[in-house]
Amino acid sequence: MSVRVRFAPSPTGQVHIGNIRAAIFNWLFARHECGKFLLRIEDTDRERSTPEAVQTVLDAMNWLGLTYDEAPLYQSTRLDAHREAAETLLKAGHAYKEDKGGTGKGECIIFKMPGKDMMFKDVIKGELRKSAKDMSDLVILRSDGTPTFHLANVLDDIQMNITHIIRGDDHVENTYRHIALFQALGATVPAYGHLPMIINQQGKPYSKRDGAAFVGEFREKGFMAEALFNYLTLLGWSPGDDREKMSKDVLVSLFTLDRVKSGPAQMDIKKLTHLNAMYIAEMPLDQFIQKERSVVSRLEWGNACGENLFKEVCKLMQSRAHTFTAAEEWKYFFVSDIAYDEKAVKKNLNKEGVKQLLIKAKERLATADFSAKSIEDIIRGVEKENGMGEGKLNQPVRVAVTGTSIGAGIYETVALLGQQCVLKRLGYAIEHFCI
RNA sequence: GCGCCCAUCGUCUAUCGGACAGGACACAAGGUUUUCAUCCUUGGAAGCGGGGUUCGAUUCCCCGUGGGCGCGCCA
Repeated sequence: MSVRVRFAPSPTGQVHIGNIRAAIFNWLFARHECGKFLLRIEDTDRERSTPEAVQTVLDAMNWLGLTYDEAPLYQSTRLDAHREAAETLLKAGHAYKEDKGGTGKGECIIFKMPGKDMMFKDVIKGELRKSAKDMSDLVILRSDGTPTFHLANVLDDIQMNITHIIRGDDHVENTYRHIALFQALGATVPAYGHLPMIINQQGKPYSKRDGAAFVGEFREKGFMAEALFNYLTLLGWSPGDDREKMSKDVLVSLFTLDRVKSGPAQMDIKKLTHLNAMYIAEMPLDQFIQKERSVVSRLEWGNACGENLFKEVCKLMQSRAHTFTAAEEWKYFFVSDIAYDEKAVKKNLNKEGVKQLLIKAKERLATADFSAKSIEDIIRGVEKENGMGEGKLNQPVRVAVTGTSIGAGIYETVALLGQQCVLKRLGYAIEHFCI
């Protein structure tokens, strides 16, 4: 039978990075095996499972290109089937009713574990076993008539003809129960594979405290879907050689479950960022422009960016952008009111002799044609005439016209800023910062 | 506490018992005739400890230690 796997998120309004990684591994496995990747929305918690929360899941999947093959199954539509199954198990003697007391909620239906030692072969972790004494019976239908996770999950997997269940390591212990349920229900037991957890620097499950923990946050922080996808793939898996940056197609062709590790893996934002920078550097310019446009449009100065200038700035900055949020630093290209970095000013402008040179440069720039080439020539000339080392005037000019000591090539930057702007800023710097 | 699992540079990882344990991120130094970034060169950096098995162990086995996960009328 051909492979059928599923991603079964419970819509809570956010999609955790660990969950989406499970989705990615399932997707990769399905595509590699030419099988089906299905989606099941476990929306039985009516409080949290709002249409918006469901949409968040769909958006995250869509963003990452996690295409699914059949209409999603909404678990909430299966309530009757779940109840029926609980009754069936009860009649067949696989379950019993009991009031577990305590809070006195009434009778619930409890599944009887087989009472035998169990073993299953995990596709990732190998043979796993557990003795009968360590497995207790489990509630499958609450006293209020609603099914528990275990019942619903197993039943829906049967309904969907799932052949392989690839999920987080935190489900390993549930597997024995689920297998027993499959068997009691007379269904074929699927293959299981448990993915290592993603942990933080403290070795704890990766959470909000550790920076971005949800798919939406990575997106907002300027990460590319392709980079995040690629990076997540490397957490707990490798192709077996030194390849790291891989396209989806390559990933699909290389991905196998037997190469997945079983120990937890620590998230490394720096490495993700590095990968992201490579992806950004390679993307087509017009796509980059579009991305940056949307980043900048959220800023108060963002809509002041003219089409052409914005394009040129993107061209200049693409290779040095690590994330899309880099555009937030481009303000000085688009507004007249710029911020000055105090340290940079002190180091480059507030020094003996700089004033005369900037005055001279300003004079010549006033009559230049403002190509990068002639700007360079002018600055070179001023340096030379004053016995200054080649390039030594670059930083003072940069700080004077951009307010910061870092940026793209200074001649290109000056050219893009335009004559009027540059003369004005030079004048201001000479007045206010030079001695 | 009980059960299950895991264990290679700081981090992610490679290694089908056999060469100097390789790569990437990060870090450090230098270079790419302007900063930042890119790129290049170089460097430091690992088999948790103890027993076995073997001619030979990072690799196989056992014990210890460390870490993760689980032990709900949550999912």
